[in-house]
Amino acid sequence: MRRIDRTSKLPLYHQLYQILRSHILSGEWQPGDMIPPESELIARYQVSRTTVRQVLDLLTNEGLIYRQQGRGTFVARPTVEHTLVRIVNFTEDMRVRGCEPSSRVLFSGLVSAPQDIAEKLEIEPGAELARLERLRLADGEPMGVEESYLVHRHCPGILQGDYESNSLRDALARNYGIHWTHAKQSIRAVLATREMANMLAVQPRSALLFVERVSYSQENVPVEFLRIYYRADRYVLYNELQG
Amino acid sequence: MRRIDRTSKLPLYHQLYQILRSHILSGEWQPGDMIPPESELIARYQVSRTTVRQVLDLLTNEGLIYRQQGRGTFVARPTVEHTLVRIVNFTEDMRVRGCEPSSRVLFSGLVSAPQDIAEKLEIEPGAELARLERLRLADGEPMGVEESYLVHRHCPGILQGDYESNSLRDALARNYGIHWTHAKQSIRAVLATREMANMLAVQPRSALLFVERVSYSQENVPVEFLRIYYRADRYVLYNELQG
DNA sequence: TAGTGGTCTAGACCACAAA
DNA sequence: TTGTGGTCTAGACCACTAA
Repeated sequence: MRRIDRTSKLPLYHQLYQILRSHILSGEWQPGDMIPPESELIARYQVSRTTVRQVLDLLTNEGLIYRQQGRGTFVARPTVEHTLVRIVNFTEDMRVRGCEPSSRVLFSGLVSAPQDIAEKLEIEPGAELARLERLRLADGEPMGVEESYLVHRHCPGILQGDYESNSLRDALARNYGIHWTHAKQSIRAVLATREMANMLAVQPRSALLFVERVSYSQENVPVEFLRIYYRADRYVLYNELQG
Repeated sequence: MRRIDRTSKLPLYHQLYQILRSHILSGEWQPGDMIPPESELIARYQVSRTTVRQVLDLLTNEGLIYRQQGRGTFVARPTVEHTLVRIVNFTEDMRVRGCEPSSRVLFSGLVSAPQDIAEKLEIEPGAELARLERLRLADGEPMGVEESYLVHRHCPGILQGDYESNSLRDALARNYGIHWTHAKQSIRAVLATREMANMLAVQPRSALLFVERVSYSQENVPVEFLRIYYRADRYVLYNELQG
């Protein structure tokens, strides 16, 4: 069990946030499980109730837990709405949608950064990028095509891995200590080109949902640029708005 | 200046939230303005710092304010990212995008609820709906077509208004006390039908971004079902994701 | 140096759920 | 009745910004 380091410069609430969050994301605490009540978190980590509640507020806003007055605090079930709040794996996304995900690598190699991508990644044009293109399937049927561009100097040799069965995100975390802190994305409707239609097994000029995303690692460094073309007949985004 | 009612059953933080929020949404406090420091809010409303900060946290999460340590707390400029967080007027949305909005009413009348809409609005099929269809323009060019279905028994006579120049949302608030608390929406890519293409001045089978939304009023009552078809060549959604 | 927000504590009372 | 989360207080010290 990780503990809180009182000599650390990191705020207590931030440390506790990391601890509780990792219990949830690692699956140690399962969806529906009640997490320890505030009183126990106070005793276990020797912090005040205010600090505990600050952390629980953060996790609630993130959608990872929910509270019920009189009953307790519980690990939330992932939902499709999370796709527009947290950075979600294709694998996780499909599971939430009740589909069995799989992947086929279409391209894997080093390329030099074109102007537009260089700008988004805040690097010089021509810099070395690792490009990974994958067909994403759900229940064996094409769901989308995903092109990933990684700033190679941050993760040299990343393309050695097998990304049909493994997660790029896990590899970045394990081997390079790269963790996404946040990402910016855009969402558009586009028409399928002939090639795209072929890959996705739809008619040319079908409607596709097109997502572009720049993901940032620890120190606000853009590391990945992602383009995903989703079959519009299979993929819908959901979210909730505030009043 | 609105004050806090200590005899009210509403929590203090909730009352203060409404007060500060209305100062911002009404435009009384302009984007970039510094809002009163915590110390002054404490003195003015006679609440503790914890309560004040709870409110400022809410407004920060909502994206309405931002804080800078040592400097103060400021009203945030609306951004395009807000479209996927708060319920945003077409007018407000276009202004943020640097466009001049206008509207043309295409249809206005009472209809009986078809099965699918009745389900979303949690009413019986055949119930009376006010249907308002508007062409939305930006800088004089078509941007989208918006179909609004309101449960008529909650806002009888709503269609008397002039919704080329006025906001439906304002009319609902002013005349029926209906305020949106939250909404659920879905986002798809679709192809333009011939009629839709005509209205939007694009080619048939162009790509459109299609948003469906159910908006809920005070007591979690669904009141409006909305369908918006946006020209994909003009309309893009943006948002930020957490790590 | 003064004023701002950031973090943290200890303690109180209330509302709700379940036994 | 007990245990849970919801609301609220008063007060402390720190970190950052600007004058």
